[in-house]
Amino acid sequence: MEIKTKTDRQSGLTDKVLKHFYFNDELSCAEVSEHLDKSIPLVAKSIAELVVEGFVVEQGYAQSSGGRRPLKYSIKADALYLVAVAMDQLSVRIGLFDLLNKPVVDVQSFELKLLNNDEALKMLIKYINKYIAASGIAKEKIAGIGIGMPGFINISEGINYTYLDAGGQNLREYIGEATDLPVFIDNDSSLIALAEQRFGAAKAQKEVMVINLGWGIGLGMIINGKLFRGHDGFAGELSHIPLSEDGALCSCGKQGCLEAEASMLAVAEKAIAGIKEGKISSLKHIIEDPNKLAGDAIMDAANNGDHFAIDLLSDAGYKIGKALAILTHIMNPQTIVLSGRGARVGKILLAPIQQAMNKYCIPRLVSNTRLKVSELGFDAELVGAAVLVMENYNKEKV
Amino acid sequence: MEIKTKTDRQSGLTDKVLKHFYFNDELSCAEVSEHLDKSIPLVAKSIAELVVEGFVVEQGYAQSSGGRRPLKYSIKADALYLVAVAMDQLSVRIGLFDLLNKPVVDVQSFELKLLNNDEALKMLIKYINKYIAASGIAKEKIAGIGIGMPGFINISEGINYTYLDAGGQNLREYIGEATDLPVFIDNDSSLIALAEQRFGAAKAQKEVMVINLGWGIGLGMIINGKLFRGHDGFAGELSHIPLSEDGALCSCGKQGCLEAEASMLAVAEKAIAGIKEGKISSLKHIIEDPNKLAGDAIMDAANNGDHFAIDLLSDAGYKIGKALAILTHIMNPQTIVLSGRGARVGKILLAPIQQAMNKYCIPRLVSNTRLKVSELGFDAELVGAAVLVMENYNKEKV
DNA sequence: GATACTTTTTAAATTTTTTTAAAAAGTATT
DNA sequence: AATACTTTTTAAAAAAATTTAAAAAGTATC
Repeated sequence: MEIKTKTDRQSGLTDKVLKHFYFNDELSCAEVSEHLDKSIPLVAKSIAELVVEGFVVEQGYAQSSGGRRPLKYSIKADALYLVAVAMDQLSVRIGLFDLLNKPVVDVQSFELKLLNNDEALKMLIKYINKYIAASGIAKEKIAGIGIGMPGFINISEGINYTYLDAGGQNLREYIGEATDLPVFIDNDSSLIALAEQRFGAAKAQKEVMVINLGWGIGLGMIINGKLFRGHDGFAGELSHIPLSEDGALCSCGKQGCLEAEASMLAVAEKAIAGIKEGKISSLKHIIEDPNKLAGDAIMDAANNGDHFAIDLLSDAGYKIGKALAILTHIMNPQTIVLSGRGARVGKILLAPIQQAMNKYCIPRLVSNTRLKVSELGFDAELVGAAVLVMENYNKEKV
Repeated sequence: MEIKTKTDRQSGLTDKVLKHFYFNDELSCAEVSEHLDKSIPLVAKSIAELVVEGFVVEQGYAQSSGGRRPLKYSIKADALYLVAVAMDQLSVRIGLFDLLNKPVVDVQSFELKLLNNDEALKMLIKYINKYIAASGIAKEKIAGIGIGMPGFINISEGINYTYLDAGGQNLREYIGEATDLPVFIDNDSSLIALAEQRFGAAKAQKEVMVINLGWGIGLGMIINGKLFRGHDGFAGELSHIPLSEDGALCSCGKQGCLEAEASMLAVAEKAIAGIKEGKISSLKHIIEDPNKLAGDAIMDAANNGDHFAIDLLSDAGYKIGKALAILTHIMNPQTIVLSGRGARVGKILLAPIQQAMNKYCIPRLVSNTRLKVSELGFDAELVGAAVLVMENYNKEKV
């Protein structure tokens, strides 16, 4: 039998109000009531509670719109702190943010190879614990740890099927016990989408597709205003759809995958091959570098006008555009956001992507879909990890 | 300002209970309370009201599962009637169903070409009015008319951008005024999906993709248990995604669309071309027939073992499978249902579709997705249209 | 510059919903 | 066969949420 205690029920709305203040700026009681579709007396009570407990502060009276001036409230930045962890195949970034998503301590980066690395999980936990300890922030003030990571992740089971094996144990709980804080994990691309829909280029929109341009190509989907993960948590596998019959062999074993043709890693490989063939470019030095740095070097070069780099990215963009045409046909999103590591060459990618979409999409569909470059850029995954913590936060249940 | 009247609020739950009985078989008060997550006294009141008003009837006591025997209730079949209209590009079917979705009057078919036919809307209304009048059912007992139709449809605006122009007026309201009944319209493939998720092969499932195999190839999407239509109502345009670089020219102006390669119309054209080239087949006579009949003839022949027909369908199936591989990568559905007119050759299509999905899908994704053939078959769109009426029905607001 | 009409907030009254308690009608077990 | 424990339903009590009314503090307009 399910037992709901008194506080359970009451705190439901208060938590929602708290989160509403986290996701929004200054708000009056009337506005919150309107947004949450709850009566004013009820919302007023919750806000009063939050003010007493120090989560929310009065911000004074705002302009009247024809009546009594509304008393505005906003979230109290230092009421809680959020630990955000953003991983990719090769590295980890850790940050600690306040409730305005401002970094309290500098974000730190560590090398951490996930593939075939039995030590990865142990190292990850060590880095996180060290970082939190060094920050000087008391654990009681930390709402939790949000972690974005690559791989096939089952949220409800708390398992990453691809990386970071915790011996079959619930990965989320495992890290939670090792850090003594509430932990929430999700796929990196999903968190990037969450960030863009909450604080980025697609704020408050309901149907949003976010492309995570990185060493691979990920997709985070927002459907009906919420993260969509599919029946088993594997939705958004855009990078392995069959795009062409031939083409480069992909790490997944198939041919013609988008990832094998247009990811930063694929672009880097093409750059190295091209230079070896004698292409003129400021990129000559990258031959010696490992692929990761090569990717960054290509993006730098392209932003500095290097023709060869721009050509390579345009090529990749066109292929991405073809995939986005398919995605648009199926999902009819309001906005597609180019985000992640590659967002900083978003402007260069935009034109070839749009061109491909124009060619491969039914006119009615392209004309309704807005293509945008992220402003959050490389920070998106960290922001998304912070958002994840806050979305799951429970005031009473600490 | 939004004003909620007393009856508005109270009837909210009662309507939900009524719909729950429509979508389910026999239920006890305790079960409804559980499903709807509302307290038993509240549900009991609603059920009592529905019994008094003749929407629901007691069905006696069921077996006890260890306590007092539950008093079961069920929907009263003749409490209301639903008019369902299923259209495709060339014809209209009209049916009248009771609340058990049993036909009360025979379903009738009419020829009705939608493309470039200014008279289509007028004819449609005439057919509907005639059918209802002939049925002998009083309009007060009819909950409404549900209409499934091809084309780009905006539900909220009530407009079909492709067919049945009502002079820019709200098509839904226009037909409503002309028939003097509540009217609800939706895309044919969406209604087929609705039918499969409510009464068909994917009953009560949350992530379902339904393929509408007909003269074209449509897709109806169920996401999180509800019909998904995309931001502008155009989601599910699977049939025009770029599948191959070359291939037949599609009516949409592009090349390599699934529809131009694998729809029944495309198969029929290939059959005619093949027979002209001298292929041996029981299909020889179809050369003289218009394409629509040819499509039916091919399906009949295939079901009777005709090798040429089976080869043609297998070819089409393989291409459909490739598209479903893409769809599965993006959506990670629990079930894909092959439905619509072509469902009766579903068994023949199943193998090549599965084969293509195995080839083009990441193993983890295919192995989690169940591929099924509809049992509703050609009736799916009619059932979906009836469901649409019931989903929108308001007891008080007639 | 008073009057009429806003919007926001607070307080009181009502309504709605849920919880608790009790009754009815079973099953399982000693 | 009697006792203990179920589940379902009905009735009464308690709690929660909304509506209504009123107060506070504005804007617009004649």
